[in-house]
Amino acid sequence: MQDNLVIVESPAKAKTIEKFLGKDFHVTSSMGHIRDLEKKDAGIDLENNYVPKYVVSPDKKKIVTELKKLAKDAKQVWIASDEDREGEAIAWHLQEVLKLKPEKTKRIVFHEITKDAILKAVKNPRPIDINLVNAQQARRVLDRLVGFEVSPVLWKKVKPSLSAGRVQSVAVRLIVEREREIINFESTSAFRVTAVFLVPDDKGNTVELKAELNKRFETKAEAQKFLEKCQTAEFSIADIQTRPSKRTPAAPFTTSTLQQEASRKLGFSVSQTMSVAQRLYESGKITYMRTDSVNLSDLAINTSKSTIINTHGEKYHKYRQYTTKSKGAQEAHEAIRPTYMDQEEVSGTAQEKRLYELIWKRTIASQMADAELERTTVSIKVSNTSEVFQATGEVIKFDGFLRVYLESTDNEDEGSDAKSLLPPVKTNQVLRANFIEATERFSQKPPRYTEASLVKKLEEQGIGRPSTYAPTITTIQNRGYVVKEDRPGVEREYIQLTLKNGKLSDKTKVETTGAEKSKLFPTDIGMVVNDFLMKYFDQIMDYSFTANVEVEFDEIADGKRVWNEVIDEFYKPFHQHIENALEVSERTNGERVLGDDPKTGLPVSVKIGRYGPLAQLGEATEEGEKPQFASLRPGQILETITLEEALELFKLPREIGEYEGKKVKVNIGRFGPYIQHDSKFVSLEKNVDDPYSVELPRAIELIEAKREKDRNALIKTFEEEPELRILNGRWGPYISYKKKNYKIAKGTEAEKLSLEDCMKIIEAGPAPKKGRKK
DNA sequence: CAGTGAGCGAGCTTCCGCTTGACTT
Repeated sequence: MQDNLVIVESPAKAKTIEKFLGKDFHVTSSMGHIRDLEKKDAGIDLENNYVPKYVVSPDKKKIVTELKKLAKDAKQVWIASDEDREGEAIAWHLQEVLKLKPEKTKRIVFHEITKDAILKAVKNPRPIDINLVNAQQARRVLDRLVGFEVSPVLWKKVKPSLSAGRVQSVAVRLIVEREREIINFESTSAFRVTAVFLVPDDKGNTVELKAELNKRFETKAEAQKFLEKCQTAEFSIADIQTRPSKRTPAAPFTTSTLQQEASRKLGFSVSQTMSVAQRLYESGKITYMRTDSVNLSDLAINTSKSTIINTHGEKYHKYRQYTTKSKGAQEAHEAIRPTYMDQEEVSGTAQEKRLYELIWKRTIASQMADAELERTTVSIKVSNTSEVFQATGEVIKFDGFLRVYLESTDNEDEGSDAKSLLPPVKTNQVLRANFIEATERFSQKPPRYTEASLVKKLEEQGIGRPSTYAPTITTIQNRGYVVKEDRPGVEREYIQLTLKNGKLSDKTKVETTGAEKSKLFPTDIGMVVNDFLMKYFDQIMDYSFTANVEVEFDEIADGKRVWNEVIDEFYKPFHQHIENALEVSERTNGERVLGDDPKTGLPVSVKIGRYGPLAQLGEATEEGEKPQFASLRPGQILETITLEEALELFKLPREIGEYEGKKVKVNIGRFGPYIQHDSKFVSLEKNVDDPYSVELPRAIELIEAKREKDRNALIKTFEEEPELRILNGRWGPYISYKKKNYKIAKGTEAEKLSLEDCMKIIEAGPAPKKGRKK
């Protein structure tokens, strides 16, 4: 048994550090926090100065027992949790729970996992900073008070099991408000004029020079008038301007920027990025993946330097030291970077390789020289008007870091006007226009958030931490406040005027607009909860609430304020708001009355029901009349649905006739439109069949097609056991037996299975039944 | 997998941040 016990937060870190410290040290990990507030009664003594009641978390009991034993046997215990608020609290909890004696306990910290940094830390131990610990206790208690007092108000006034919190509720607010901006957005259009001129190049070939007019026209008439002038105009080069510009590489990755780039470049979800990064970290390939620091260790900077010089040469290298400027950053770690900069690739899954490559490139590029560019702007005069055409071209004089990596942007539309080299032209040169077009362009709605752009926004506001971005986004989706979806666009007509060969033509064209891929949409419940919280808890919903309390937490950490007093100042008025909301607020379900059905005269309304948003036709009366109900379709929301759209919903289910003596019905279910016949369900074909108009012959056709498909899906049956069938499903062959399905191991030839083989598979256990996560 | 929406009431839900598996799809 070694004399020295070192406790860090993560096991992967423990493994690395143990190598640096030699055999007198045993390094182990606490796996993060070991204690938390107890669940019942909020775990806070409200009568007694907000004293927290801590209990060892159930999943940490084993670890704590183990740590206690190790600590008892060691002569010296070194607590090496992170050097930030949470890390200091972990150190303090360890000291308390393990009952460590001060004389044999030392607190050490380091920001990078390098041998020098660790050895230096061991030489400079310090006591636990109780002010920093108290700042964490204030943070923890405040979050518990907000979460556990506001959520029950929602259970009473909106729906059970809902939740509210300092971080999640503001995240939902961002999405709800963006959606309303989009709903209220009024698109305007203007005519953008572009021209393609023909000019000779050095070799005498004719090449194109594309240019855009420096003015847009508001109306078609104005655009037309301009093109008419062009019919007789002469075009010539008025001016050529060249000016140098440069581009600078982006800083190394933090959690948030890694999530954004992996989303833009690799299409990863935020949680996917984190789990792939976790595997890279655990196998020692990258540094820690939950960080808000852009700092690189000297070691990383030096090895990057030699890698760059070896592959690209001296002039591609530039030493850069990055500093973090995001709100609330605590900088306990390095930036996310490869552990070994000379390793350009790693083994692993395709996802691991791609993410690693991204991290490697970003890190290397961050230590490379600026790219030098030259931008040329050519102005083209139109003889009979004052407007001018402009063409811009860009040439890379020195590629610098661009040789390795370029950060992407969230503006996907900008890819179309990529700049390139212009053909050679001279001032006063006369140009021949091949054609000139005036195209109607519409102003763009504000973009919906993606998971990654929401993380970016939260980080900018200092809301949430690297370890919580991914879980927060999962939570607001699990609670049903937000959905991540694709939505088809709608078709829109636009006008295009073309002048070619002296002739003016006028066309109406069609484009698709507003299609969305993997974007975050608020649900009805999300909007109703948001509005409720905004009305009764505006302080919590304020975008600067977190930033405001962070200031107070910092004051606690600096020893200028006492944490319980800070909490008391917050809690007294906050609790009044809770009491007030419970007393004065009405139960809310987002109900909207849309009007009366012109056919029956009955009122039509929409609201959130037990199984989601619904439309209601008529009202329950004392004479026993019952209203008709219909669920809203995906994409429809209470806030924008119209009377006409709601009335459409009551046209289903439709009975369209009989087939083989059984009724045929059409309806829309959870998985889209379907036909019901003889207690069997057949889906209508997407984008082909319309449930409101489909007729019997087509329905029969679909029913027969389904039967044919089912017959083909049958691989094998056994006479002795008619209830057992081997079928071909979406994921390959499987066994169906007494209404349960059983997986067949990969690589098995399903046709050759005997009855005995099948029974063995069945005995081995049913396919895991779909379970509800706790 | 596909419908439903009464009314009563017991017992439960819930936060944010620090960690890793153990799970299912």
